[in-house]
This record gives sequence, structure tokens and C-alpha cells, in this order.
Amino acid sequence: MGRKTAKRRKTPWTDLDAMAEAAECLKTLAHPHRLRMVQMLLKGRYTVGELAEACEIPSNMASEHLRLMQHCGFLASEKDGRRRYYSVVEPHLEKIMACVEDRFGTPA
Amino acid sequence: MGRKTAKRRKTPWTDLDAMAEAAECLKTLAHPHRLRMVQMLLKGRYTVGELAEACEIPSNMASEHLRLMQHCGFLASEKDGRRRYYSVVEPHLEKIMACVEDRFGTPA
DNA sequence: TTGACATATCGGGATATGACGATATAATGT
DNA sequence: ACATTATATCGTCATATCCCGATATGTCAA
Repeated sequence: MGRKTAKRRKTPWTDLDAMAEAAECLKTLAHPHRLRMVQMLLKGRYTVGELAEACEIPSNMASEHLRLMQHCGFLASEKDGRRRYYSVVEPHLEKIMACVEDRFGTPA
Repeated sequence: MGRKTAKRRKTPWTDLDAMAEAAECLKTLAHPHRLRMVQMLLKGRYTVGELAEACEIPSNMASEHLRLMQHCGFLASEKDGRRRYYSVVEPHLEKIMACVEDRFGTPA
């Protein structure tokens, strides 16, 4: 008798569709201002304006970066009056940022 | 007397130049075929042709991807006759790929 | 030397991304 | 109601990236 129900895979590697999803997410992360935003948001909640100031960019651009990161599941946001607070919801970001800090320098 | 030699930093975050370098590296990684190549190379040495076949792309494109990854310090290569073997030299790739596999699916 | 193979490089064309100004929406204070 | 603040969206331009065909380089085998 042959193998029962075990699926046969052509290669032992993660399939290319999943790799394409992963690439999308990594591409979203791969931007200096977005990296700083994630680094900050891993430590606490911040508004668009606070993140914009820390990145030295106008707030409309910060808003756009945050929209991208929310869209790919990294962040969530919550309104408070006329401000909007963003925070991290993707748990893997912590490990990835730890790698980045280990390789490219930890703050202070 | 004040603090001795401790450097004062404007922000507690990794500076934006370092983030820009990190972003460059992440951007290089953020491609489905390059992700698969790294996944394979973390398990052993492969030639351009083997990597190209596994990614279902022509070998000239594989060569280009490998050149990019070598240029940013991820890979090294070694010639053997008319073939060229690539391998991983950046130690952080293992952890990052572990994150990717954890989030987007481990092979088999 | 000739031909086949493995890899690398070059040039172009389509598409994606980033930055920016202008404008829009929404909440607050007077 | 009106002005102000905080955030979001839109259109555009410059640039970067991706994919591909064509071609070049280097190596081996006959």
C-alpha cells in the first residue's frame, strides 16, 4: 500500500504565493520612517503628529505611512477626539525589530 | 558636577541614517524569489541554476537577484568550474527567515 | 578549435513607489 | 457660526524596481 493521506510537495520550500505575501509585508516595513514608527509603537501609543515629528516629516506623509502599515496588518488605530492613536498589533514585529536593532544599532 | 561622559541624544530612537540602511537591506530581502533563495541557502549551498529552477525563473534573473543580495552583504559566492555556489554570510537572516516562516507558513 | 553549458551583464519598457502641494473631513474652542 | 487644529485623501511628478530579450564572458568536453 502506498502512503495514506500525506500530501506530496514538489519542493520542501515555502510556496511562492506565501513568499509573495511575506515580501509585501517586508516591503511595507522597508522604509526608514516606517521603521522608526514601528520602533516607537513597540514601546507605546503615539498620535500621527507625534510620529511625524519624530520622523521629521509632514503629518500628511506620516498619515500615509501609517495607512499602509495598518492595511497590511501591522498596526491598529483608535480615535481620541481629533487625534488618532496608532499601536502595534502584529506580534512578529517585535522580533524583526530586535534583529534590525541588533544589526544596525540600538538606540542610545 | 554634571553627568560625566554619557552622550546626550535628541531622541531615544535609532537614528534615521541607520534606519535607512536597514530599510535598504529589508527591501533587498522583500521579494518572493529572493526569499525563497535565502530559505534554501540557509540549509546549504546551491548554484545559480538550482536556485533559478526552484524559483521557476530564468537563470539570468536568478543571477541578478543573487548579485543584489551579495552586494548588500547577505550572501557570498564561490566558483567551482563553470558553476558558482552561493551561501549565506549574514547571520541575522536566520532569525528573520524564522519569523517569516512562523508567520507565513513553514515548508511541508 | 569548436560547440555546448553556466553564469553575468546590458538596455528598454512597463509598473510601482515616494515625496509633495493642495484640498478635504472631522473635532474642538470661542 | 467661525476659526483652528489634527488627520486623511487626491493628483502629479520624478525616480526606482521588475521583468525580459539579447548578448557577453568564462569553462569544459570532444
